[in-house]
Amino acid sequence: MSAETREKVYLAAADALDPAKTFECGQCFRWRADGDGGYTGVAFGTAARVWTENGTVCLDADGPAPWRDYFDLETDYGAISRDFLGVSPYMDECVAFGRGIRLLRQEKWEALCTFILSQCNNIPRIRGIVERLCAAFGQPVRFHGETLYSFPSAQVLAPLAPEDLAPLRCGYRAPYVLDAARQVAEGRLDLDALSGACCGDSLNALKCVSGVGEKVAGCANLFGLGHREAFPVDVWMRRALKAHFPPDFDPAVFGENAGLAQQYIFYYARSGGKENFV
DNA sequence: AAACAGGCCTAAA
DNA sequence: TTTAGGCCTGTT
Repeated sequence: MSAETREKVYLAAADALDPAKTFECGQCFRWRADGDGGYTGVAFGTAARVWTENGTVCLDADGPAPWRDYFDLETDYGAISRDFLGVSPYMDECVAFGRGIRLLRQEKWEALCTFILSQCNNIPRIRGIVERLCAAFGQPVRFHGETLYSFPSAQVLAPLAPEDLAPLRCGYRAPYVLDAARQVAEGRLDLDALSGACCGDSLNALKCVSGVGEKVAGCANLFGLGHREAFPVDVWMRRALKAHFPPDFDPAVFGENAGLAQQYIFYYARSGGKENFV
């Protein structure tokens, strides 16, 4: 990519966007720390680096892409978070701990596909599988002297057979990914339309994909389709809810941005330590 | 060695 | 409607 199309942009004040928390809170799998306090990744087929300097977060991208939307910078997280306070002392801790997280508006197909691969897996292995998927079937993107890869489209994956995915070592999830790719490529699963539909309808449509249940559909809804009221519950969330919320607790009390509350709870449960669950 | 990992599927009560 | 067992692969 030529220097002419490269853009370095100011993203946000450092207290509004914490790259480390945002990229490592569990919502995405492709951004990696580069050792200099920055993160490098690919979205929209475009490579970028994000770092903090002098109290601001900057982005150096390989070309134009909707980065402000990607980082959800038009949303007032402070205002939303205030609505979560007072639910319980534990919830206050979650909000404080997660301050700086922004829910990325990831590409729809990537979100669906990566969370299919995430099931019953740990994060390092998920990241490995996703990187092998991109290296094998994505487009190469040169960036600062190294070769990165875009996320492969559903159209590229749809014609493949499970054996073609063997190098990924994703096990029994291979046919799940291919079913999803085919449904999307053939237009039977219209992710753009589902993004505009109501959360529940979208959830039910996603669950028609083999290997997509309540949790994976919830993650696709929240992280890819922009359904911010989605509240996916995995084992960590189940533990946190059981330990710190009433048995009949209804996440709907968190309102139309319940998904952010979910992320705060999840991130605190995972990073806050096992001592939360003794 | 055996259990477990950020689920889901199928079969069977 | 809920429950048990199995599933690829990798790590502890």
